[in-house]
Amino acid sequence: MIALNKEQEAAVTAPDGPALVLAGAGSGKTRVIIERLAWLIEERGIDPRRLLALTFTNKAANEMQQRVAERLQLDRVGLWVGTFHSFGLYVLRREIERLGRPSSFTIFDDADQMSLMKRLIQDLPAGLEKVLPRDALAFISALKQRVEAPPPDEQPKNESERSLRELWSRYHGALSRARAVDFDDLLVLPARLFQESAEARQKYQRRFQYVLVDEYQDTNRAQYVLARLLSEAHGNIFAVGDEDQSIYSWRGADINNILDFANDFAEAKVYRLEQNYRSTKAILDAANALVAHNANRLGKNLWTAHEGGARVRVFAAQVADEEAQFVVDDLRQRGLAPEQVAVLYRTNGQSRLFEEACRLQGINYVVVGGIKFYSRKEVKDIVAYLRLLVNQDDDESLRRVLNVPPRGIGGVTLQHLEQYAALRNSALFQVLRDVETDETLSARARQAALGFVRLVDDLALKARESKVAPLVEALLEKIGYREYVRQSDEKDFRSRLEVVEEFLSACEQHDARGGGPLLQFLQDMALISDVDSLVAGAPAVTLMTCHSAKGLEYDHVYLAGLEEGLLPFFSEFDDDRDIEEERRLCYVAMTRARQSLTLTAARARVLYGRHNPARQLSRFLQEIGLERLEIVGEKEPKHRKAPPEQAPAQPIQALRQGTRVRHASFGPGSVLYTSGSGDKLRARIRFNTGRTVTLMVNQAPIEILEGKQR
DNA sequence: TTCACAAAACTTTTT
DNA sequence: GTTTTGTGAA
Repeated sequence: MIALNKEQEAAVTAPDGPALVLAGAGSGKTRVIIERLAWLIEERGIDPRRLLALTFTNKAANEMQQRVAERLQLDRVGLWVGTFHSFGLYVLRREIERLGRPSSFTIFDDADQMSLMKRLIQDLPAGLEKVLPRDALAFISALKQRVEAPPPDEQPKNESERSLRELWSRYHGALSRARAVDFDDLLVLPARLFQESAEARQKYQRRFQYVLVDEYQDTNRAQYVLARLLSEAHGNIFAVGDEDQSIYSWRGADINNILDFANDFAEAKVYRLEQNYRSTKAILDAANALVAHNANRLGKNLWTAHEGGARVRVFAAQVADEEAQFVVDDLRQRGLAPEQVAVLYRTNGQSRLFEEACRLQGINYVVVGGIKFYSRKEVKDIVAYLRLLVNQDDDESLRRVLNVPPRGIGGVTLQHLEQYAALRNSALFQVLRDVETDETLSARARQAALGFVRLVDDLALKARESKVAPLVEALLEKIGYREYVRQSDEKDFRSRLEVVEEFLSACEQHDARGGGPLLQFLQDMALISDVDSLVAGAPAVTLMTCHSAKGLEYDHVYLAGLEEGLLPFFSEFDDDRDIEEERRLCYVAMTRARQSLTLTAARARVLYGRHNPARQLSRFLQEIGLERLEIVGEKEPKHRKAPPEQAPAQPIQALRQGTRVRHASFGPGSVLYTSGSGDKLRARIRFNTGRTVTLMVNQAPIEILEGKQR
């Protein structure tokens, strides 16, 4: 085992009080946390149960727990390692009644939130604008992650804000009636609890005398408040992170948490880990050169003792299929072991072409993420039944399964029931119970409803004494679920049945582990994600998004889709994409590579069913610097420059990124990017007024301002 | 009520 | 390109 370097050693043995470890990519960050925990236990004699380590993924948490145990040569260490969300759940399970909420509750995932929100928007009284469900949820989530609520006294600025405010209160009303919390609540409610109840706060402050936070650059306000309050009494907060790897601002992560740490926690010690143990110099130089273009960073000088290494390669394909083919051909030609190869891309949709290419060439592959196991229809159906068993106020789940498999309770009957529920302000299931006496419903519907109530009651009874797996088996049996799956999808039913069996085996594992009653099974399951189940070392190429790749490393990395619009990502719908975050994301992806890194792009690809010719190579290639890149393949990438011999037929087509233009009514502006060609050439232009508009170049009244290119 | 089909809408990253 | 929503017939 290699000894710790000086900086690592200093961080590991940092004295009590706040400490920030700025850990560059591949600088042994996880190792420092492990050693710190071991050091506290062994050298400082701290009871492991007084230590709390918070991570962002279950995978990171499990790995940490395991490595600490190995390091101390113990089976069980007894320290608390988990994600922020699982910690929040742990606290809420014990303390939620202090907030005046019922002790058993359901966790709504994003699909639940979405269907609830859609319905709330439909039910909005006339006169209130029908906003998009996605926007409404984003509004609510953004506020909650900052531990805020809409200011009560302020008048809404416009129509849609009136709707959003109304939806805020209806949404929370619905959650509370359903005895449910959402993901954000798992952070916000504990934060509020610690703010409001000194007793609760002190209890956890005493329990956890040392708080360690991994990936600190990705904390949002709520997570910051939690960490802050927990460490307030003793000041022992040990935060590890890298501002250059902050890639979750869209989820509320606030890079300022790490940028301001030293001011924020008085007398904080700051340690910098700048030696990279992962990548070759060639790879590191390229990544450093890229991220150096960011202004919003603390800055660091990442270096490596691995001199040399092959230059980073670039391949620009004519079309996206060719890009995928190149990658798979190339990794085969080089004779790379599949398990040491990762193909990274910006969007999940890009995986398809690589999957096809792998299948064609007979290369094993695993796709991480994408359509998640837990969001498969079959799993969601079964889970909805189970949730209904423990919480009959959960209308979302009831709605999902009321007529699955079809039992004769269709839309008309459901509407009828909903009216009653609204009238009595009670849960749907209660209405269903009283259906016997409801003369206005058809006999058939009444019979069906009665049967459903009986089914749920029977199973709920069984749920109390039975373990999870036999309960699920009984459920499947009673509702004839396997038969339903078999009949509903002729060509795909085998894989769907496999999903059902896989879910059953997950239940069995829970039981075997002594995982506790149904309620706990459901709550734990709500926090599991798919990267967690990624098995390292399987003989297969790994395909995943750049986001999923964070924290992982591979000998050989292919980073695909280095095109304007894809990496950096932007679309015609959003103007203000944070280019620095895109750059950080590209940096994260590049620094996953140990020995070789290959960047690829396509000059044409089909996006959302639309053919997309003449795509431009990513500006990031130029920022890395062409001298650090080796261009492979015969087609030489020309960066955002029209070939001189191909003089544009119409001068207007000389438009390209950065071109200054003047619009008859919008005034001066500059081109962000173009798409399409010929008559259909479109340009996204940001005008000096701040407005950003997409225009048909040949129709819009614009002129090029000569000699003013940026 | 259910099923089949056509039209329309929607496209990032995820605990 | 996929998924959701709407329509009409049985």
